[in-house]
Amino acid sequence: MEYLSTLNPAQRNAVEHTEGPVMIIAGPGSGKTRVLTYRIAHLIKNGVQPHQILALTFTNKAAREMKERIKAIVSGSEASNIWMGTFHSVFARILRVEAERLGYPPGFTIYDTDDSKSLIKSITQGMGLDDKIYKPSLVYNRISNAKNNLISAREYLNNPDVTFEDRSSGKPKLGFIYQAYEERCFKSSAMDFDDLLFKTNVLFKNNPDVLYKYQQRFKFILVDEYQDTNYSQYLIVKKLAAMHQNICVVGDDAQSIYSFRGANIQNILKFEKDYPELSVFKLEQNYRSTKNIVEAANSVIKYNQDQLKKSVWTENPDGERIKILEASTDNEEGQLVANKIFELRMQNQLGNGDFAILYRTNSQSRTMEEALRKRNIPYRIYGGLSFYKRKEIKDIIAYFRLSVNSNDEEALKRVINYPVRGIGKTTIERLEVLADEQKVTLFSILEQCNMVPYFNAGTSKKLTEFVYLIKSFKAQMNKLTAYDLAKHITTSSGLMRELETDKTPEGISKIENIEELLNAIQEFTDGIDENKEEPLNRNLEGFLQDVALLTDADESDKDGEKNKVSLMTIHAAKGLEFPCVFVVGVEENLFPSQLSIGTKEELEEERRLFYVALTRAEKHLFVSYAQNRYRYGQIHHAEPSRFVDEIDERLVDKPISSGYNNSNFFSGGFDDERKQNWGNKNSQKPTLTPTFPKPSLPKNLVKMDQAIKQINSAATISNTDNEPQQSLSEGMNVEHQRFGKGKVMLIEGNLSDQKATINFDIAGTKQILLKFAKLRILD
DNA sequence: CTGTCCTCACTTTTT
DNA sequence: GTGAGGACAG
Repeated sequence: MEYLSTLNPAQRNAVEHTEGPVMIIAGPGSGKTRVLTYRIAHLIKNGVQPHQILALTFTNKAAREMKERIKAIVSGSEASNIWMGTFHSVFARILRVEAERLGYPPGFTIYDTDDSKSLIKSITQGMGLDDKIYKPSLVYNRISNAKNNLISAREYLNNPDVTFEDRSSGKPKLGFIYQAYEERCFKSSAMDFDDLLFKTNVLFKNNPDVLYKYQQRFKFILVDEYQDTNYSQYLIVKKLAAMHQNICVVGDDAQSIYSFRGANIQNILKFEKDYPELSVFKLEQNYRSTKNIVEAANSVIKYNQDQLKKSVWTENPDGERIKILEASTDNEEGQLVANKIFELRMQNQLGNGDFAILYRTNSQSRTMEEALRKRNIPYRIYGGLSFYKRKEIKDIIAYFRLSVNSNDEEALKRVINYPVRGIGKTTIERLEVLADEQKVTLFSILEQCNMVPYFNAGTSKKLTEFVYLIKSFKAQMNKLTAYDLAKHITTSSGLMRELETDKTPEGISKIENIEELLNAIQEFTDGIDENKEEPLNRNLEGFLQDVALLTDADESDKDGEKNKVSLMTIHAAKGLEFPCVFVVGVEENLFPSQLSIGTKEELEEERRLFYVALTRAEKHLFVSYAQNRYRYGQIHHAEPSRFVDEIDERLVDKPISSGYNNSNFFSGGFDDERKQNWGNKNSQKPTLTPTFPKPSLPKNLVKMDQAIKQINSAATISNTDNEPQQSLSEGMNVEHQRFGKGKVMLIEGNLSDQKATINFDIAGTKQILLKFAKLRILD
């Protein structure tokens, strides 16, 4: 058991205490994943069969990583027999096996959020409701909320509290929309994300024999990030663990930041109530951050009342104090951050990949990006459109879905006229009416459309052709491999031809994305992907079952992405760590968000979010704010966040501002007001006021300062972007985000339509529209 | 049916 | 300021 010797006493106890209910409270950087993986490995080493272990995570990434790490200790085949995956994927798997019990086919479709919203929209329209009042996203949230709390549509309608709430908010029809939504999903043989958990609960409730089967199977259950579970997940876990009581939950209440998605922090705070025999282990030693960072985070989180007692500490050196950056505007904040990165990279021999910029809202990325671009610092934004959410991918997958499950209405509506086959809105509406009248699916109306006198010969022919197309795909489902069929569908659906006509960079990139998808399918077909347990069926249906629950395409590991500054929301940063972290936009009404200061609970969640942000840093931590910020196109005055003041002042270095705040950067009427606020702020907040004379800036900094001033004034006067491509000329060497290095051969067109022909080393000659291309000039 | 202009709304989002 | 979706004209 040599693997145990690398653990500290608390970690080791948590690993070795395998029987009975266990709660592991794991502070940030305390080796949580290590404990979880070792615990599972330990179980297997002690004779537990891997298939008796159920390990639930929230993300595919977490499951993947854990599996990898377990493989390093036990054998690969053992590791792959563990029931390890996200809540959604594990229960989707079970639901497919037990689908019959719920009246669903095993090949049911999983609707993503877009499908759900589009279905809701079609329902509200059908009911003649105003979709300004019944906004799809609002309705979706409401339904999601109900499902996460295990309230069915029927119960929703019968619940006086809920219906009263809806009536007083002017949306009395919500319950009926929910009901229709439920029916339409069922008719389409589809489940949404929440259904995967909701219906698992229904399955277990209505089928005690099924529950019993899984209770017996899963002798050991582990749940990661338990603080983020919702009621639906809580109940599934509780039911499954009821027989053996070998339930181990791991989490950190201080990092619960997903209540808006239904996560209930009380699940972890009140865990002991369900299991009086509970053993609690606290992992309090932090291996990630310097003492100053750990203590700064502690000093902030202690303002929260609702929390489990623990004290995070570290043996790491003190390190630097936390630095506060004060900027007069959001743009300047970006420049300050970019300069700091530039400076630290030199001084501390850090690479770009060692830096992260964390913000509260996605919209804050823009100013950061601009500043980084100006300084030629490569960066990567996390959390953009994920691969499987891109239109071209969704389109082709809709064809796959429809071929597997022809009841899938959302897929049908997506592709029936894409590529264009002359089946217009009117026709589709008529089809929907017919389907509704006859209480059958859209597809079955299509199948009989040539017999029905509702459509003229032309339309009828088009519809029939479409049906034959899909049916021909269906017929080959079990004859061709996933890859062969996918390739066949992309061409014979006409989708590929459609995309090939588009010669713009976006069009090219779309084709590349389709090719990437086909590669993924090929890998699936060949069984290269080791993460897949028993390759049940390697046909397209099998692939589709996997893909619905994937959100990222693992992009982070690819092509040199590693040496870039990471930009992301704090939510997206959870679980990550970086040597140097900038938490930006730490201002009242932004962080904490204006929308989250209404209640104590909301504010505490914001504070936990700030705690998460601070604890991402290993060595260097910067907190920045701007005194003025553009929001919705208008400049707004901003106060530093209360959270800044909550950091123990002994751990903080006074604000570093750019030193030219008093220049006439602003020449508007509100100059006075701003100065006044400044004065006030300083007198109110002594912690932020320099207590000793400001040291003069080092020489190189002074220069840099002047440089920013120039950039700044240039930007203010002309207000045009200093985009590198403006100075692009023929013969230059450039680097493109996707195509790599190349030489500019020709520039043509003017202004916004300027086009360049670039000869790329690897990708060959491409025509690129400069307004879209992210080109970096190399010389 | 498609393209263009205009209006509107706008935290966070593991699945 | 920005992007998405709706209205309306061609």
